[in-house]
Amino acid sequence: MSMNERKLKILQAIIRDFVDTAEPVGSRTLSKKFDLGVSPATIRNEMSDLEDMGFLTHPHTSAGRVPSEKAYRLYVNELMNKKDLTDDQKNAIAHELYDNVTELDQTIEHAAHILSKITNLTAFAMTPNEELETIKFIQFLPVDENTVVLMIVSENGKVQNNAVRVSFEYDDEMLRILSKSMTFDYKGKTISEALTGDIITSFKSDIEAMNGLTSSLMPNFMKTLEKMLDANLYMDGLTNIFNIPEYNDLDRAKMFMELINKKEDFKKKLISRDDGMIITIGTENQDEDMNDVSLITATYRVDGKLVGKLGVIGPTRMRYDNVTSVIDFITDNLSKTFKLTGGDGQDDDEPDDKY
Amino acid sequence: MSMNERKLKILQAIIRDFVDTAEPVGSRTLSKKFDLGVSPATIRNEMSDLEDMGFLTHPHTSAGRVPSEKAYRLYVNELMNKKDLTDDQKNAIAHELYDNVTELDQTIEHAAHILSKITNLTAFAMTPNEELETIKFIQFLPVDENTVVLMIVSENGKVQNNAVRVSFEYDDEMLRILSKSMTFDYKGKTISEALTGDIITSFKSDIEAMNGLTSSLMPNFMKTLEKMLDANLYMDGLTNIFNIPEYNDLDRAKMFMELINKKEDFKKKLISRDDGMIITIGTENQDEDMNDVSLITATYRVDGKLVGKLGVIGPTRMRYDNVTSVIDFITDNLSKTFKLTGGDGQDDDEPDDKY
DNA sequence: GTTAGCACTCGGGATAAAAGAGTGCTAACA
DNA sequence: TGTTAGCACTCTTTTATCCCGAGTGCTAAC
Repeated sequence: MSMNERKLKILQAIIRDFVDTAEPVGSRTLSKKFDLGVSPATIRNEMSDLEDMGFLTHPHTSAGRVPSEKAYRLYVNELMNKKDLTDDQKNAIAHELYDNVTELDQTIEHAAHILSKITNLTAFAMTPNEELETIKFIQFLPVDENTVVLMIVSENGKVQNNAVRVSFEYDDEMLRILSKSMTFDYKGKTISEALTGDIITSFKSDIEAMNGLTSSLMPNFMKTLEKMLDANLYMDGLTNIFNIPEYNDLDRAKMFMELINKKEDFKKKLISRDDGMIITIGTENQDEDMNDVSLITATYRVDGKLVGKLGVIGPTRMRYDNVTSVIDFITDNLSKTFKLTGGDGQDDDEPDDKY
Repeated sequence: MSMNERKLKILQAIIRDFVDTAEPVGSRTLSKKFDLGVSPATIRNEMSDLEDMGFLTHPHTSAGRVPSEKAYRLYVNELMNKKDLTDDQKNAIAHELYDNVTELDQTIEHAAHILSKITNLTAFAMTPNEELETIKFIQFLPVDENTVVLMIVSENGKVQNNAVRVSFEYDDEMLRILSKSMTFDYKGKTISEALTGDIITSFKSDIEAMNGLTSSLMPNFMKTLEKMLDANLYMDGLTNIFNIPEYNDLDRAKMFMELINKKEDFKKKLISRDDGMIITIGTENQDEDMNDVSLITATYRVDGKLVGKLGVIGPTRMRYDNVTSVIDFITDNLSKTFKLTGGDGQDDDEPDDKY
């Protein structure tokens, strides 16, 4: 008993049918719906073999067959052919992606929206991880006698700020010195480097003179760096799960909702995934709470350097071919768009596929 | 047939029981659980009267009675007695509210978290509406030859910024002039005033000289003001609804999820509500999609001036007494905390109930 | 190796009966 | 006259039973 052309064809047909209908598929239905050139009995024999090989399972003796995770894996790796989107679809996506939008964050939010709309799944998109972003300058600005605004600007024009309460009596000159000295120290360093903190402080004597001030500012500086590092995660189509037969069960629907509503946890899961298009099916997911869903993530690039992620989460029974095609198109499109602009998305150059 | 003491007592008992059990309550159960001093038969007669008066309904002839919206309204207005929280509860709340937190936004987020945790409902909290916030200064900072960072700082130390792409060739001096002139024009104005835009520009000649620069900066200035105005809405306990028997029905659960996942719409609904503790029960809610939930909102004050909102959304069958007590405590606590600090929450003075 | 035929399996839907909770009415009681 | 016990009646919920249909697996013939 070994894999052959016919078995593959039958397996493919079973997966296609099951993905469409969510019903276990039997030999007779299969032979009627697909032109396989053999009788139901033959299909039955092959199905039995496929089951022995671990590609199919049986909810109960008198039911049809259901593809196993192993089958989906085979399908994703070998059987599925990604289809190119039609020009209409491409235009619609590009249009919605950039419609009335000038900022990266908003574009990413739109990406999640579109992706969920097209796939009817729960989609997400994350702004770039700024680990490799370099600091351009640091500035402290006076607000009132006990408030200072701390501002960090990155090479890409990303800004993060924080209003800091200080008890130390300061004057504008101190802030200017501090701004200058810290910019000198940190300019060109990545945010990660800045956070690890082994940066040698120059202008020591200047700084020490206002020790009280720096001691209240430094913790906030670190906090602001962390905020800068933090990626935004946008999700859309959270209630799509209710339309999926597998989740007609309240407990499962609840579990799913809890999973995707823990946004911080989910973000961590996404960040820890490898770059490129990654598909994890059911128990292939490390986390137990994702053992009955499939997660697809892909990366887009900003300036060919920083990476953001987007993708979908849904039942293992999903149209992997369609979904991956759409994700491919969107990530390509985003990467092209953010190639020239340095990350704020306010691009005067049209991306290749825009309109 | 008119309302009397005994009817009220019975109605109250019915509401208490139904809120606890979610089951229609019958005369016998009622007389067993509550010491009403009369027999089930008498209770039956009174219940029948209460039904005629519109306070009770009947799912079907042979079922117990269920309180109507009118009953809840009466309960909320007259029958319910807010209980003070125990000191333990108060401490627990205050502790969680300020634990390791220095920023207003985070405190507000914690407030939503706590509120949902205690009430087992979906809770939300919104940062203050900044309409009345006044501008302190405006600053443009150079990033590179075609990027300028625009920063607006409010009197309270709130900061909003935006990286703007400019095609006009500028130098640092221009930005300094522009910053100065705009600060002169806008300082002391509220954000709303700034947005309506009938502010007379001084330094006309200076500005006109760099028309190309200002024309690309002004739209972004407005956009940044709008961003500053926009309140953040935090929600927590979104999946609590699954634990509520009324929502053991997938369609209802889905409707609820859709309602609270449209965050922008929900924010608008919250903003449009009056100040103070507002309870709207079922069809008292204007929106049709909230006709079978109750919404409770309350306001907290920052500096006695700005107001933020928080509250819960859940089934009309909820423990109005407990929920309102907790909300009362949290809003009072927040208002006290933000009285002295000017809104960033980094307060050295302990609020009354802290720890 | 493929296919037709057939007995067998099992879940799901339909139907019926029984159980249970509660009402509403009547008549007796204080 | 208000209160209460008693009881028939109502209606949902639960349980049991049956039957149908889709599908399998095996056997024997092609």
